[in-house]
Amino acid sequence: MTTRERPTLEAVARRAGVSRATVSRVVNGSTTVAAGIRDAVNRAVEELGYVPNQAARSLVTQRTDSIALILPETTNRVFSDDLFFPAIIRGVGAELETADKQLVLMMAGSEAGHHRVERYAVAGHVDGVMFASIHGADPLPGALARRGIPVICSGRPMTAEPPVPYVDVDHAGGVAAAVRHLIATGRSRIATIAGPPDMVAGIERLAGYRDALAEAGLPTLVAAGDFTRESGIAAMRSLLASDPSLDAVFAASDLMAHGALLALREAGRHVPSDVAVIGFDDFDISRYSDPPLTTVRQPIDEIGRTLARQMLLRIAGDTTPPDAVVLPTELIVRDSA
Amino acid sequence: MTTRERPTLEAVARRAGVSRATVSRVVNGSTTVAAGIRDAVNRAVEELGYVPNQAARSLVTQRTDSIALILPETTNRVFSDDLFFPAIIRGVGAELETADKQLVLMMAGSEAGHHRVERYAVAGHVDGVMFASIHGADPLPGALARRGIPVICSGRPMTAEPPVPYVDVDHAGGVAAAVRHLIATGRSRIATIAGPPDMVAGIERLAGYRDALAEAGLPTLVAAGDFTRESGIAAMRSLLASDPSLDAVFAASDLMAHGALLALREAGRHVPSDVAVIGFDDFDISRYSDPPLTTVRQPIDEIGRTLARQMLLRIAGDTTPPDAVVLPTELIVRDSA
DNA sequence: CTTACGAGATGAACCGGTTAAGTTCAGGGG
DNA sequence: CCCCTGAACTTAACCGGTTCATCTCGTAAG
Repeated sequence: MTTRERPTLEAVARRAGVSRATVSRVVNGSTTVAAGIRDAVNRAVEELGYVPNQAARSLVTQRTDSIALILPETTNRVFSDDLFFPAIIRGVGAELETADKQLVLMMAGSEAGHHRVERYAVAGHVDGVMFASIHGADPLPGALARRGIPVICSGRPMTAEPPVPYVDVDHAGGVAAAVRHLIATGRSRIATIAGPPDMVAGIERLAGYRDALAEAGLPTLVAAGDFTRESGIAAMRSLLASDPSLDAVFAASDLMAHGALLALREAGRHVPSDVAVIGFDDFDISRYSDPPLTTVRQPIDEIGRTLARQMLLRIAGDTTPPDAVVLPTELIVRDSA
Repeated sequence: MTTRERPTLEAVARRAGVSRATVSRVVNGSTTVAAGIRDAVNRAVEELGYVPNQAARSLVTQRTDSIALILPETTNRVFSDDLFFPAIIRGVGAELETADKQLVLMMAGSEAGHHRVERYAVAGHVDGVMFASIHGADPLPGALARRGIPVICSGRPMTAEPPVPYVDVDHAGGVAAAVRHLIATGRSRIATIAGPPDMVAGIERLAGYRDALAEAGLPTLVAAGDFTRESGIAAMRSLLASDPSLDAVFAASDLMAHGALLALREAGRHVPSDVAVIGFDDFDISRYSDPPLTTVRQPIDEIGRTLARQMLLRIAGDTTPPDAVVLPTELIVRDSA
């Protein structure tokens, strides 16, 4: 049963009565092979169940046809309740599948994890490395790029030393639309629950909020969160404590917005009549929360697809693709604001 | 910048003034190397930024130190809203990380996908293959096992031709606990929203429901679902239509249970006073739904960890590990029942 | 003083493919 | 009839490591 000895190119060649080189050319679909020989080789391949050894092939071609996606969080945090990473993976996976490339997933939360990823990539295990969201000024993308490894990030990297290409969404535009919607519907004491200050998504959404309110001459009120539901609950409580008269809140993630809904209900405030709430992401939860959440939709799938497409271009080495792709966001109005 | 030419063993050897063989032994931590030489080699490695080429190494060692996790769904369905796969990935990832193995994620939804996975594994790209949930009588695990590739499944495979080792949870026990809880709290018209009939999780949870009710001499009422929230909504509506007097429902997943909550509210039924609801999974959503959901907790993280541990044992080839590991489930009582 | 021994380093044979250069041979032009 | 050409195949040199059989040399035993 355990067919441990895989047939090698040599075995196929012997069986078909030709040389290794010829078999190789047949297997790789070369044109200059006589039909008779080609058929004989293919028959031998079939009969022996031959599959080329990937290590041997990579050794000479210098390609592995697989691409890494780095989740720069600790393993435990990545998939807690957040649907961002799953959606990115889905988009990336779909796109790579059509290109017949393999997706290698790596968690690089710890310091050791960073090292592992670097060694792995430099060891030539993958043809390129994609980063799904970056914390702070992570040196890893730049380090890999300097090593000559194709790299692309989801979210603009905060370090610009070697410029690393990236895919991002129009955070500011989305937030501005949300805040303008709140103002247009008569809200004037508009608070925000911000994301982590070490992530571009957190920074830019907060900046967008500040800009939009400054433009309208309205005061700001900020509470800190980390994109999780728990942090949304806590932040909403603290906002209510510091300004009981607030009439709207923009949360930088749907999970935090959902937390805000829970905290508001707990405080006896009605949404949207007392307080309007807007989130960011357009996760499924926003459709099914009570009330359904008005939110800024970002096309996470499309981020993943774009990430993969840009990477494939880079690996093909054909052109010099754009260094940045920014996807649009869209305000989805439901009942909460 | 693009340091395209990676240093090779040869280069390190030359620089340190020793032979390739010696460098290899130092790099792999051999004992029989004089301290002086070892230091010299290490210095050379450091200075050149040498990292062993993985393809070359795999070619001779026949190991790749990476392990595949197959998600046997189409890419689009895998990460829609379901937190099962993310949790599995998290568990597997954590365990493999400590063993310094790499996780290779593959989606094998299509027929072509199946083929890709098989070729990939047989090509020696990975040391073993783990399956995260199986649909129907998927022949792939058996096929790989027959090829001599270590294989393990999450969820008992429905095909038993070559027996494939697996990790699963005690579906029947969990469901029985849920149904008994309903009966003990005075419910007598207990319906169920079942999972897909081509998955063991769907089959066994339904069987558990039937057995528990038969034991109590109570009638059954079954609606079909596919684990998604949408299907839960539809199933709940149809249950209410066929028996308006039902007073409890067990849903085979938390998402379907959540859907049931929405449909019940829509129908003006109060939970739990009119109808009790119990789910299965203990996703985050069950804590935050309205009302919070009583549910059967399955330790998904632990499934992932166990999957990885069993795989590592098998790869190490030390012992012959058990062919099946069944993890316990636990009834978590909240407000919905 | 010779011999045996073993720790430590080396040379070379792989691993299983790819591909540049070389060989063979049939057919066409001069 | 000879030479040239190009199609089709083979030979052999890599790719970059690992590992086993050898070799070297200092030291302890006889």
